[in-house]
Amino acid sequence: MNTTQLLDRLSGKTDKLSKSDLKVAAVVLRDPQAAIHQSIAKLATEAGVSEPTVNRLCRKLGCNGYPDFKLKLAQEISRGSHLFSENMEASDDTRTVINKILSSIEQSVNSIGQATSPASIEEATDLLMSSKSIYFFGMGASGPVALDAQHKFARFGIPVVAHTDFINQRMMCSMLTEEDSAVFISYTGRTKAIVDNAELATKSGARTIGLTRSGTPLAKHCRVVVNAVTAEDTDLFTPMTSRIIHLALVDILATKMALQLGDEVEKNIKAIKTNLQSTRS
Amino acid sequence: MNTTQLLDRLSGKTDKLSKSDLKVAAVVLRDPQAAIHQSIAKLATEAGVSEPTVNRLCRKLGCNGYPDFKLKLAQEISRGSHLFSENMEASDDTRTVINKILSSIEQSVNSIGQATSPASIEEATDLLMSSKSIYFFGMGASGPVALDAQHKFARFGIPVVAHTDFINQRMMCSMLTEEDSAVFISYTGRTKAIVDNAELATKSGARTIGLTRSGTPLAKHCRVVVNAVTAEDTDLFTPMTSRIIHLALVDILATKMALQLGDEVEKNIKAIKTNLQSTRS
DNA sequence: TGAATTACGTAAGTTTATTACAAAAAGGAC
DNA sequence: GTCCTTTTTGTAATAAACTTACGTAATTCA
Repeated sequence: MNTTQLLDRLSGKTDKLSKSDLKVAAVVLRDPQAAIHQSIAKLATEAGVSEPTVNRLCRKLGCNGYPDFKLKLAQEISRGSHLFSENMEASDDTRTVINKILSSIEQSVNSIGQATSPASIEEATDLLMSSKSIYFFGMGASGPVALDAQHKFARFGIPVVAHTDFINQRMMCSMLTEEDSAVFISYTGRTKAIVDNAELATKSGARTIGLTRSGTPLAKHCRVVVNAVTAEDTDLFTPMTSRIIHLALVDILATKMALQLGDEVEKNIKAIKTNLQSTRS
Repeated sequence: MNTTQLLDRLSGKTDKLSKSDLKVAAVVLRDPQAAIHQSIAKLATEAGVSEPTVNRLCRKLGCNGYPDFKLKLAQEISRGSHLFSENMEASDDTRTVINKILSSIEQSVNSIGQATSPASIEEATDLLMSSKSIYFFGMGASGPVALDAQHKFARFGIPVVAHTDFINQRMMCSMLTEEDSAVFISYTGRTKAIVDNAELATKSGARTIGLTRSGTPLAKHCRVVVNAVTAEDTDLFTPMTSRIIHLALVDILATKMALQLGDEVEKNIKAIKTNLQSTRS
């Protein structure tokens, strides 16, 4: 799902726009806010072209007609991402860098909202809740995510461990039982080491859950897959959004679980909070 | 700028909505995303009312007809500030839980956009870039953040280490020099252990940077403070958004640094990428 | 119970967007 | 340059969507 396009593409850099298309684009770009409140007729007149020309441009840009174009444009403007999800440039000032990063995060967060199926979350939490113990496995950028998950799930009173070390992971995977859950975290879903470990865990009978893009090798070796997709795939910035997405998914799982466990958890949390007070200055 | 109206008002709390209005509202609220792609006819049918009823509701809500309503709704949805920052309830279904979490993330991300001063980012990156080595310190929920930062900054060719262990942190802090940067990560800014370590590091002459709420004890002991604030402060969910914010700030720092370092970094990244290929299946 | 008010739907009317087709312009080949 | 092909653009007809006007049903309050 491409999240940022219209205003960029209207500039004509990525698409081959005809003379008339550019006339329309110029009008829209001059005041996008105004454009979304205009009818196709007004816009066409203002740009000095015919209505079908405007309509054709909309379709060329991937929209389903003019109203759809207005809708998408409105969204793009409101989320402030007209700022871009083009890439960073060395000339960007700090404020711009901040905005670009934050808006790319927002976009990814938004997109998993749509990509995540409630069913998969439910399946995953069902497995986790009834487990004797839970293991999180992640390597590289996903290592910290696994550790974060460990920290988060620790409050539930079920034994939780995260492993980021290949050998340790392997050891654990071969020892898992039908009552253990193993969560494998990987953005690419293609890291051999983690795929092999997931396969091993599944063979051991464990309840394997993949936090990864569905359709990848890792996904194939997991009982349940929680789909983690991002739009962007830039050299420099790929790992950024992927972690945030993984964390968000972990949050969702943990929250769902907390809600289902109910009172028990709250008691744990209160106890933890009380004991943490003394560590504060 | 009032950012959230339509969806709130549709709930009927602020406005007096008629029976039919509520039927329409229910349909829209159930899936706003779908609503904006529907014609007034479909929506009316689905809600079991007539088209003018829908139209009248739109006007009642301050819109200039149905298309205008769709437009405004689309903007509201895309900026993510819809859906509640109310708390979770045990009765929430999975879709609702997902939405609540994601929107609370979006809100926090949005708010640091405003709270973060470009100046502080620049000061911090200036310190980091000219450092002989960089240390990240975090405990508890901030531990994984520190590790993540380590992973991220490793690409810059400067020695980077993260420590999550109190004793190890203390050791390092007492050994730091004027040419080393030490980044302390803490949401509360009041965890004694980390505050003490920051104090120690500053005494050692190190370039101390705090990723924490400004005004806290930790902030006082750091040369540069990158302000990390969140709005919410719920028992159950505090740690969630704070980590995301910390990560976002780390991303910003890393990106800013990458941009300033330029070619060098790209070379490193290419090399890393190439070498990672062989680990993929 | 009855009058007044509000809510609602039907149907007609108007605006808006789309499609089909034809004319014009641009680009190539000879 | 001329002819042919391809692309671009506009005109006109059509269809879809939205709005308005009006009349009926429901509700409220006396």
